[in-house]
Amino acid sequence: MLQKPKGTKDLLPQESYKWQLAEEKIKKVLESYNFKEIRVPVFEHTEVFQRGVGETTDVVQKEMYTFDDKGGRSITLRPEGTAGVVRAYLENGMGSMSTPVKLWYNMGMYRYENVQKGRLREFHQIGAELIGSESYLADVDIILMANNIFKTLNIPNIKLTINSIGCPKCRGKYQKVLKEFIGKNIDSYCDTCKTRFEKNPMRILDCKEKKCKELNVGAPMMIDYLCDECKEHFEKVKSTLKLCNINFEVDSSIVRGLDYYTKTVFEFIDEKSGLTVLGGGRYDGLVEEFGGKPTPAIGFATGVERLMEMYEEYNPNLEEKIPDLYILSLGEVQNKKAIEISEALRISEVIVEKDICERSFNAQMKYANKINAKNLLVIGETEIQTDIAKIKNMKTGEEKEVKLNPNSILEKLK
RNA sequence: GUGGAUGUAGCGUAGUUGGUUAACGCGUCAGUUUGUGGCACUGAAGACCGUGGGUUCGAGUCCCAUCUUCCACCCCA
Repeated sequence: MLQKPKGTKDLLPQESYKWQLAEEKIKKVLESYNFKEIRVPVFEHTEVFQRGVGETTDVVQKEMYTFDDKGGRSITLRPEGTAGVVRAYLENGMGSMSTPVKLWYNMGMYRYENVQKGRLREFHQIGAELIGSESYLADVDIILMANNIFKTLNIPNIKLTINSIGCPKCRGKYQKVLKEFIGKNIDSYCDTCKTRFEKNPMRILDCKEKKCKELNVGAPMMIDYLCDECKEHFEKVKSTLKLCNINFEVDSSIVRGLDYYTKTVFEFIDEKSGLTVLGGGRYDGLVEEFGGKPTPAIGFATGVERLMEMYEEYNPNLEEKIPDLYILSLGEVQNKKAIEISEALRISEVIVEKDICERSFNAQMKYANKINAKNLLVIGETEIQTDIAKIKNMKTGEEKEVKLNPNSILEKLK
């Protein structure tokens, strides 16, 4: 038996309609902030992610699906959305659009990770990128928009945590202090941390190794070394969120696993599972890193699979679309009439089912019942002769007479 | 990458200390029922027991390997 690759999932009809409902709601939230959808390639040149996400990150170091194509180019399946979107922003000259540029996406992502619940190798993220505003107001808007996703999906028990990891200016100063602190015991740290020490010492604070954690106690915190500008920015974000009645916690340990982040970073965490359902932050240096002019930006991404798990839990009575009409017909002439009528009704966006198995009267009745058809129309010899038929409401059993033509039927279906 | 558990029709399960033809429920299809469904009854189809080796006269059952799924570490969305 052929099997799907590890860490992938088939989304079956009994599941996909729920996704559609949630995606439609989320889309409405994003559109209400006038974000526009963007779709970018599933694969990019490997460099896009190496430079965008960062060489020292776990995502780049050990989780990317990278291969050489037949032309000898190094290609990588996108492990996240922001790098590709920023690449597209630059490549298509979107910098000349009216600022800020507001984009959203819903795309599959690929990471070679160990599989667990809420952690797949192919998973989906809905994300938003706001490019071109350095104001704290952009941070607030992005967080409010993210928050509205949980509201519109009726998902409770979500904790918002925020932090500021500063800009290159204050980070440089901080890293010096941090390296002094860590440098004293660098020999006792784990091997990964030793390699992080030169390239990205801040990630050492993120290490979950027991011995590293112990050594990290009392380490200087970024938040205490923010430059005046970053500090003011962060204060304004916090006070404005309070003004908007958004509950949050400052968690100075949030570093985020992707190197491009600056200043404000945030996570929405499901309190039940402890999983991060939505994460984001500012990335003021990324556009420039990709060869554009210095452009501030902020965004977030939410894991659709994780979101859906909660959406289904808190919205147990989601309804699937059911057929408006089943046309029961027996005999060749009648079957042809059924085709004529069903085709006409379908153009009017009526969901119509009819017999396509040449089943018996009874079998067709049972089928109509099983698929939950709202109404039933029987076309037999009598109906063809008199040109009059009955529409039966399957729920109430009530029957109405109709002329055997699409308009008359459409009228009665309303 | 490390450690632990798991795998029997589409789904959920049973299968005794190894012993004939692998059982049940749901679902599917057909019939009872050529003119109105849900219920009921009858019947049918559907599994080389995850895969590959091994032990044995004999393996769903024991051993090894491998894969999958789940859990923890790690990482993240």
